Amino acid sequence: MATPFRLYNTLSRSIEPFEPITDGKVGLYVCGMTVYDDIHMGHARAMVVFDTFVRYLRHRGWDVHFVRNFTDVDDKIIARANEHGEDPLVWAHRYIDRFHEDTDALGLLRADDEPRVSGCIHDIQKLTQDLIDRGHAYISEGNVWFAVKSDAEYGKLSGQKVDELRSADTDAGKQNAADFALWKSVKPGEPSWDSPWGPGRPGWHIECSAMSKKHLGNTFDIHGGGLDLVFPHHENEVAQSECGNAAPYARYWMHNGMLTMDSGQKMGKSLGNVFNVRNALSHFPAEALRLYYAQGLYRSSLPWSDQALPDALSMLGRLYDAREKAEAMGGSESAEQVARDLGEDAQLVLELGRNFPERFYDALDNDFNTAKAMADLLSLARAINRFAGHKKARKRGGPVVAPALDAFRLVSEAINLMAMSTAEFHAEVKTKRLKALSLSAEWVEARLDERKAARDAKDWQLSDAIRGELEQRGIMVMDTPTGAQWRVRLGTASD
RNA sequence: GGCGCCAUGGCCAAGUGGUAAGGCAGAGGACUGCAAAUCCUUUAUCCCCGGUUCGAAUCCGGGUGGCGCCUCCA
Repeated sequence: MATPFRLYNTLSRSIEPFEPITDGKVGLYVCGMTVYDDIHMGHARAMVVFDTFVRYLRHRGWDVHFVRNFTDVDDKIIARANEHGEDPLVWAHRYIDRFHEDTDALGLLRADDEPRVSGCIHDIQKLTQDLIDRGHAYISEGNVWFAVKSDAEYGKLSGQKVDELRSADTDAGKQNAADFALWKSVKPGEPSWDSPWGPGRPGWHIECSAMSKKHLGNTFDIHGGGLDLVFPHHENEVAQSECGNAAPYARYWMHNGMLTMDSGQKMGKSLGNVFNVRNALSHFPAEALRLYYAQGLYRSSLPWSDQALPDALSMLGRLYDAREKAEAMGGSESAEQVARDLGEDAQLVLELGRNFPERFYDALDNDFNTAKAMADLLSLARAINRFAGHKKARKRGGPVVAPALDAFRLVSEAINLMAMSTAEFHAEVKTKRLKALSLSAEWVEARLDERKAARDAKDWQLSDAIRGELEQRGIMVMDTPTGAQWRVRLGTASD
């Protein structure tokens, strides 16, 4: 059954209890991508945050209707396509396909509806006409403008006042510099559709108002998107929808923070500091990316650096290693019996495991605090590792770590992390990290065979030299009772 | 100029009234042929000033600094 949760609402600038319009249901609209290039780590944050959020709500019993749009008609798409002598819609749709390739590889769910501007022209025109009819929009030279001054509530989301804005563009035909286009008359080389106001194409903001209305109705529960969209995009959406529909728009506004560079500035194409998801995924498992995002609060800025993914991967490795140790433990006594016999480390892992669900739900129900949830999971991993150091843990510890293993399953089901088998995880890491280091598994194995021969001859000098060479190349060698194991170093610098 | 967010140990970071989670890095120790991994120990009174309170990192006021938005932006 759906349980209550609390959410920061940009409208009130405070955390509020979530109250659905319809019991047990959540209508969620998230602003998607303008598709003219591959997505970068900053875009991926928004996608991962809302994917994780949707998964969690569903895990908690909510019936979520998740809508995320594609902007496939836009100035930048047109400019980029024209540069390459291609049709703008063809160009955009190729990048929608690439978006799906990337987000599928990231392990993200598809939205329930993924409307495109080009498929919603009729809905956009209908809303535009409603705005004209209600006196909130005017026609000028084939353009239709939203009249900001006609909306007394304009600015309520962002706190902006129309007269205090830095002088915007003074397009001929606009009554107020802050008025924005609902419909733009056609220009040469641009896609266009017929309309009551002449051929043209939609303005940027109207699409989201029209698409959310189409799939979720006039009033719906949660509207999401990047923090950089609050003004003007979301402000304008509120104005259009509430004026055009004469009904409230989204009840909760949920904004994710930006990825920032060393300078504190956000990752963005104009700054030339973007890192593509495609690159990241060729060298790191998708879960490492998702853990990187989950480490922080969704609405805070998150620092990006070359070390971000190596760090996240080594953290992920710690979690998988701990889980593997727990899985290897046997025994069939009662947990209480084992905990009594094996001491406080056993008590601790039992207790943390049993408490985990409550702590996990508390963290995520309180404005989706994944950072807290991840910290608790790491604490549990440490408790497992500590307990695993006991001689009798492997033979008798199973009952004591069972709740911890349940905790890992819970995380996997609720937010899709720790969702692989240990073998799958290590296989993926090996493949991707070897590729990043330009090494082959065969080469590593051959070196290890040589080292084994040296070790058998107790030629420690040669043995260590071989290991040293491997380490220099980023391969860690671990001597165990059953022979040497190897792994690609997780925490190495960028590639 | 306007609007908004933020300021916690070397770095990242959770914490929203009762004396500071977690990660990375560093130092010491256990383990190891030596290592790696792992574990243990170790590093903070929370930007500054004032106020409220028995008590504040947490609330209020002022200051300083950073960032986002006001043009496209996840």
